[in-house]
Amino acid sequence: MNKIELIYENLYHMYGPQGWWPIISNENDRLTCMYHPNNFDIPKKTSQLYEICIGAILTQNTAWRNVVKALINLHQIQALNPIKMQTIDNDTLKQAIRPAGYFNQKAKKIKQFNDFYLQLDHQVPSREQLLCVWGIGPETADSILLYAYKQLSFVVDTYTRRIFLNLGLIQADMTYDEIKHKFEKNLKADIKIYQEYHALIVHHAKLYYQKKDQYALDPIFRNSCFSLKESI
DNA sequence: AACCAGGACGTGA
DNA sequence: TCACGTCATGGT
Repeated sequence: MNKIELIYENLYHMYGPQGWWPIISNENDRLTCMYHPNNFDIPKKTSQLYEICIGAILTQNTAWRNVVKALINLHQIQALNPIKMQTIDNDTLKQAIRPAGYFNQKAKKIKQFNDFYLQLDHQVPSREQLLCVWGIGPETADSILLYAYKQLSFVVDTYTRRIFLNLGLIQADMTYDEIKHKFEKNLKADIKIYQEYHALIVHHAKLYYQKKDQYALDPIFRNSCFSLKESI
């Protein structure tokens, strides 16, 4: 087993399945965003697929709890629907997504993505197509591909950089695509592993990679700092 | 009360 | 290419 796989096994053993991407659901007469660690048949409906896409845009550089507020607002006005989204005016959209921050930019991004989405007509988009949409960068594109369309595309975020730089498995000057390729090269071609790995990275980073002085406390780092780094 | 969140874009060098 | 400023609300 290579180191990338080994770390995945460690994380999975520590935290268990994460059940990304969280989906809006009715929990005892109250709207919330739910993870689904025991159900890999999501998105089940195209409405959920669409919701994941919008959530991926809203969560750009934003805490997920604030995205949930925005998603629920959108749900309340029936706007989590590409046809309705097309007709909704910008001010209403901005007001709904306000809690997620950057509402001027994100409203534009959502509108642009919505045009693209309708034009797709239920086909699976390519990564190149997604990257052509204004407001969709590499991470958002990969999140949409992996979690909405279940395509084998590894997601790299700032947490991934922090953790694996600290573990000595990547270099600071590596590009997004280089890091992405390193993970894809070392992992089994398995959607579940790709989905869980990124989610586990985010969860782990929230515990040990918020501040620099925490990095050394990472149990994976503590266990491996004498073995992993030396054998690169 | 600064600081940062599951980034992306525009600009100037 | 690339480093840097900008976008904005809500937690600690």
